Amino acid sequence: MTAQDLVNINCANCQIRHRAVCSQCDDAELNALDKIKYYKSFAAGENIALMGDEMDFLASVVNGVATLSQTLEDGRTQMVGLLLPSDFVGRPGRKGVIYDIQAKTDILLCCFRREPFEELMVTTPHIVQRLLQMTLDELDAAREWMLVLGRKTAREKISSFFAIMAQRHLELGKLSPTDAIEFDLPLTREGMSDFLGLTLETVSRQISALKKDGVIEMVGKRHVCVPNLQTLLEEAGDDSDGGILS
Amino acid sequence: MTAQDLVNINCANCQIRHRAVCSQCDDAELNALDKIKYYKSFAAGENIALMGDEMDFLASVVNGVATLSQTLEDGRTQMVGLLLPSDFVGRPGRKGVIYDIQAKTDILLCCFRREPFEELMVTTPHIVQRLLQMTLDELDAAREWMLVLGRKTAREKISSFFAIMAQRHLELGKLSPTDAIEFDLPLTREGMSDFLGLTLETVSRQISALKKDGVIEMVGKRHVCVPNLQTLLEEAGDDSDGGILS
DNA sequence: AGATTTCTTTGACCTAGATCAAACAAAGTG
DNA sequence: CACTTTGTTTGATCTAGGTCAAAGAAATCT
Repeated sequence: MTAQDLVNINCANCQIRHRAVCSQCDDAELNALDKIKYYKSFAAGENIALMGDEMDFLASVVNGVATLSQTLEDGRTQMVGLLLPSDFVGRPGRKGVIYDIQAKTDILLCCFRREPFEELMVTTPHIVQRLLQMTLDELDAAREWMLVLGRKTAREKISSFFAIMAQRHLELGKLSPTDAIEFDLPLTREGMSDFLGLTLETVSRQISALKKDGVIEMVGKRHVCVPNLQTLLEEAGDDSDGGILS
Repeated sequence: MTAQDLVNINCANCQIRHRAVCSQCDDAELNALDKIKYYKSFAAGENIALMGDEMDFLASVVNGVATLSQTLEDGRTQMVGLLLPSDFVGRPGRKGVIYDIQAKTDILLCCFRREPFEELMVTTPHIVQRLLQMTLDELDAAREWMLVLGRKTAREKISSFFAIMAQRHLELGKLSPTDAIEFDLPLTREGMSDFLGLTLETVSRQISALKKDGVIEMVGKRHVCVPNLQTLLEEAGDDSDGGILS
């Protein structure tokens, strides 16, 4: 993301225009949003906000990946959200941040100043309506994840995570579900362990096992190839149409 | 809940009026809601809806307790929501039910016919705004629960559950946080195990242990007394102000 | 009241995943 | 290029919580 790239961004050619919080807005509403927005980028590993901070903006993820996580006093941490492009960051009506929000890759946010955004929410039903839809989707995703955390085995957890990544990738690209799917993991082994409620050693071992069993192929440490999505979904335990992650 | 009780219910004397989806509505809006609503009760153990069903109403829990849960093919089940009085049931914009919804006690719902309710959502910002707040609260609660499921020990899980019950009870009654708190468990040991991602044997053992250590006292199998909330919160691992359950 | 069903407790044992440890690989850094 | 630093893999061992089993308690039914 160079300075030149930043200049070239606008709502008309925005990649997330049709999925983000602004997706139901008409031109006038988009214009109002445009007046209160600014772009801000964070480097991989940088904290966007920490628990207890006050955040004076709300935002859409334009590109890149960030995570929400919670940590107990003794250091045990659990990731509770994975923010991908078009996802919304921050809670309207509450400045205080109650999760750690960290960029996992370089990330670009389309930020809205909090005060005027919250005023727009009162006057612009399209924004509240879209935000409600998105929040309901996130709630479904969180509940799907509760099943993974509470009841699935380590192998099923890893498979579920890969399945979600694969399906996310399917949605964006225009592949048929029968093709092999390839994508890069946005998280390290430790990141995945925090997401899945496992240790990083168990994550590593289960990835090795899935690789040995031909469920996945790895190119380097981060690039995954799923030759058969159906097989992966069966390993994940949800025979149905798989995880609904935001 | 007798027939006579049902007759005596109306918005003016409704117990959940100030917390439910209608809490921000003015008289006119309340009137519009009143036209499309009806009361419906379910007996303890009865299914309100099952995964795959179509639900043609949305509702508020007036009193009683219900649960949302998901089940894998082999029978492992995970509870993903606990519906208490004032909580909202059903998803606007989607008829298809994706969780099993079961009454755990006798329960009374204030039901809104889906079609007209969804129309009201378009014309009545107060409803959408309140629904958004409630959904954001539920999302926070779900994320808090992800930490419990992913990273806490069995003892901490049980303590967390009791802490949430105790705090729910504190909110409704007008006790000071230093008093002993008493309440009835709305779930069986198996219900708690489904909520916490444990087996019912482990739930039973940990309750016995907490009892032996004086963290809680039990009167019968269902009535719990917490002599010192602070102690319980420390056992739960969240030193802070504890769980945020819906 | 006796009988059946449902729920709970406790014990004995086992295993999936955690913990501890070491080696390796890749990516920056001076 | 040698040297940290960061991330990954694999092995050896341990343990929290699961599984299997049986006996009590309560509640519901006849």
